[in-house]
Amino acid sequence: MLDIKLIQNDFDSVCEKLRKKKVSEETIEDLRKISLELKTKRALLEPLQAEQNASSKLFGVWAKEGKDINELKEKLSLNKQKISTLNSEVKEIENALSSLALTVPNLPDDTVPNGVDENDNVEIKRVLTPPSFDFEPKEHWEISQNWIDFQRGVKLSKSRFSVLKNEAAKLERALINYMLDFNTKRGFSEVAVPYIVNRETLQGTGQLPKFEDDLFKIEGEELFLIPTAEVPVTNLFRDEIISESELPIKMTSYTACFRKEAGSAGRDTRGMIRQHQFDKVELVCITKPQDSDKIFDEMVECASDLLTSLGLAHRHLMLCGGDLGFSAAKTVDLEVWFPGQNRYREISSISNTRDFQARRAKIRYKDSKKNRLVHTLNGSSLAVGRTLIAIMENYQKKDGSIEIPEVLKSYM
RNA sequence: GGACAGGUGGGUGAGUUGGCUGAAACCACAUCCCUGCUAAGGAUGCGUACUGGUAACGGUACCGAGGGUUCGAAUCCCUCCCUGUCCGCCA
Repeated sequence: MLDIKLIQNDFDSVCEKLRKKKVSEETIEDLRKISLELKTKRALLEPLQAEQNASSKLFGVWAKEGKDINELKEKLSLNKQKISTLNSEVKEIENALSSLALTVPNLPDDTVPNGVDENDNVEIKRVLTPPSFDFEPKEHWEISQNWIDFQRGVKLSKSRFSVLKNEAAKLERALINYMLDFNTKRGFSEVAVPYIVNRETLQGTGQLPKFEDDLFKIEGEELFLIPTAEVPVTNLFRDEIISESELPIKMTSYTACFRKEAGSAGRDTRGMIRQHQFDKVELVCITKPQDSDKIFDEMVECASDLLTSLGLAHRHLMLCGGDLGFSAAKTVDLEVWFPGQNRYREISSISNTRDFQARRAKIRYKDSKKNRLVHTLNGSSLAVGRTLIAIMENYQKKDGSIEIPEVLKSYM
């Protein structure tokens, strides 16, 4: 959620920044108008309440002293009516304000490049050179090793579900353990969290109220399957005031993730790139505002080094404003080389949301004087399924066999 | 799922014949004083959000959430959520 005061005081610069994210000026103007209206209404209401409080006290005193209270009572009853009317108006405006405010995305950092979609993202650097093959490398679904069973995944559930078998199932498990160990050595402590969460939790990180269609909902309950570990892990500290000495909090968590992929009809229907259920090892950090840039770099480095340790060529992309997610102020994507597809594909996305989620989720820390909003960051390190198929494609041999990367052998 | 008991500030925890309690006490924390060595003692301050004011200092709301009764509710009533204990069920 944006800081309403910022909208009131610095309207033009907020509009300017949100233009990068394709948000219209009218929306911000509405926000500003409603917030001002609320202020005015409250200014009307509060003196009445003050008077009511004072007179009610007097009422008690007079009654005790045996004075005549009939006139006072009449006055108070009348005032009560006025308060009640005004109060419901105020509540209405409050609701309008918060439901609008919750749908406005975060402001992009000044360093975020302009652009409309993924084509305008800016490549920062490449790490490792893609392998060369003396044969035509296959796509992962063409490598017949009896590793991935797409048909039976569909039979059990529906399209975009699959089953891992034999070495693949083992490799998936090895990757999860390897990634968690790798991240732990970098100072991220491991947490295991629920895969089913409530509305407040999803609102805290920004998935709700706007993106309910992307989530799997549990029928008959106000509960949802998590689309990423970012949701439960960040919300661990929702409605909490953290003491300054505990920061930064650096966590890593393995979870399954569930997404409806509602907006992705027809995209990546082949293979395991885009599934309704996938495994991911996530990094989440809670920091003081002044530390979040440094921690962001650490997270990018962690995920990138993890890929390097697996021998996977990849590149760093700075997302442009138009491709930035709802909650993110800045995002770096890591794309890994897929020889079969002959292109780089996203395997990790690291974002600094600054105080956007912290304001929604009321995550604060106590610095010696005041309570301040923290900064929250999240990033994949890494998407496990995509890492698995990246290994398949990059480590395939002419005879169709797949080599296991050196660092994983002890995990198999 | 059933029965009973509860949900108060960063924490523990008073306050339930409605008014003088936004909330005692203790702990934690901050500043200062004393003392001087692996510690202790004393003083003061200290809930959150919004809002008026240059400031001093005020106002409003908040005692799990939402409604209700009342001139007035942490205190009474209703609904929901959560926690504990016992029972039932079960990896």
